[in-house]
Amino acid sequence: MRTWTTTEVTRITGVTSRTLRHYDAIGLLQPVATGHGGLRRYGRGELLRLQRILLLKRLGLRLDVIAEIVDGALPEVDALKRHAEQLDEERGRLDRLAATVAATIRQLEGDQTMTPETWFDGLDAGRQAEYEAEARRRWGDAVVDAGDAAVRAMSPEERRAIPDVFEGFHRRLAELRGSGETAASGPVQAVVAEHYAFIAKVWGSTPTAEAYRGLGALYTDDPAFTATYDAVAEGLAAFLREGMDAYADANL
Amino acid sequence: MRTWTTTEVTRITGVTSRTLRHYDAIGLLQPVATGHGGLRRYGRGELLRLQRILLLKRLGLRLDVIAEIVDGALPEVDALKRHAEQLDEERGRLDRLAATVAATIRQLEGDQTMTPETWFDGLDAGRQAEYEAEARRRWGDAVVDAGDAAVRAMSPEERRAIPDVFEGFHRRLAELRGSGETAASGPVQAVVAEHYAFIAKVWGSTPTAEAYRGLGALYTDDPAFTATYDAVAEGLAAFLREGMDAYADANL
DNA sequence: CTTGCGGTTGACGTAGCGTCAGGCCCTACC
DNA sequence: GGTAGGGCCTGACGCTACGTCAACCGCAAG
Repeated sequence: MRTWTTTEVTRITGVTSRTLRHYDAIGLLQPVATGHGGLRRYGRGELLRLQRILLLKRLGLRLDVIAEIVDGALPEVDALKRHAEQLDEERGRLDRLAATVAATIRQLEGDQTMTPETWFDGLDAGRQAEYEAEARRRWGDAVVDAGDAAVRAMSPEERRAIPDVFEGFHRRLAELRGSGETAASGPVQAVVAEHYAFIAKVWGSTPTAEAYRGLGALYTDDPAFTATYDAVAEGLAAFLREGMDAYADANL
Repeated sequence: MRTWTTTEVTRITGVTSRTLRHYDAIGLLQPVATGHGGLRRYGRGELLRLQRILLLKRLGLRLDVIAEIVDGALPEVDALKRHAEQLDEERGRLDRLAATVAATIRQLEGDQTMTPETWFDGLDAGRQAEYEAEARRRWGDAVVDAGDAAVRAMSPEERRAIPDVFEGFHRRLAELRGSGETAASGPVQAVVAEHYAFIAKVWGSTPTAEAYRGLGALYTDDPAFTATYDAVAEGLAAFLREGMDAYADANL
């Protein structure tokens, strides 16, 4: 029976000799014999096995899975079906990723009317895009779209001032907390009332008690927000949430 | 200024301490100071930098690119646009892959009417699915669809016999070649004539000289085919092609 | 005898950490 | 004063599928 050397196999199949030696090392494809000086020689069966291996590799399967298949330990159809599922998952992931990246680019390019960036003020642009989906889950499309429209209706100057307004809230709340005020105290509740009014403005509608509480919960529950607030002042997220809860209890 | 320990940062941001040490090691995020016993301490600026890093990481950027961005060496928008392109490429790749895998599964499950598997007899099922696109490029949709219809119109027994017919051609050609016949010699041309007729049958139409020559060229030019034929007999692909060219010259 | 080709066996590098193993420092408890 | 425990540290290996040297060997041609 005719055999082929490494170089011949590389010319025939297009794989490198390094790959052949790798497959030998991991036991995926062993030469039919190794002669004088360790030279590998492959037979017809090995060529055919290599064909199958390369086919499955081009389908994106991992080498250990391929080994199971060509050794007959795993039915090919089953493996491919599982692989197809994984591919679908990966496609979905990439789709979502691409959408988020596109939204981030739009925001960075200053198209401020595209998404209601004020919803998650305190987070940088890209993060806001990411959280728009979260917002739609939490409060529904109608609320988010209304907020979008409301911000869009503002003048450019008003829009640009939004982050500063939030920053003002945060600063004042941090000061009050530093001077010993509780979240339910009068001065703090006054700031929270302003906060509520401003949220209503950028949302385009007055949040229900539940929605407002949900926003507060987001501040403390999501590490991204907590971190942002904690960078301003330690424990500010929890403090603000407490104030929002108290405000909702008393006024909504 | 307040600083945070490793554990605090992990609680705030959700990253593991191992990740923080890794970022330190590669210079992506260094602690503001390392005190008694090498303990890392992070300041407000580091927290904010980490926020940006994590955001960009969730967008799928690589750490070295992220480093360039947060260090100001690379404009964020530019990097994201390039990243978006890469994502698109990757999505296209995955889409094609998923389609090929799906086609392979269909063939393995015995739905032989789905694709004209005889077009690339000698290649295994998955490979045929892969080459259908190549066939449509080479010969056009009409030809491929006609072949599909022709095979579909055969009886199941006829269909199952197709690979054996090709195998017979290959065996006889290898024998003739082994006994010294040239590709243009009478006995070889007789087999090629049968080959042509059989191709015409599975194609559903008589191939033009150009199409038949193209098929022969595919046998020798594509390493996948060459390998398959060479596994039957060395140089068989070139021999068959030569015979097909001679046949086209003389008869088409 | 030298050169060159074709092949060999290590061994490191890749991305981004997870996961031990082993050790140090500080605090609380007995 | 000894010890247990918690929190943190520094290596170092593992994962995927090879690419890419480096060093070496056998055989044939010049």
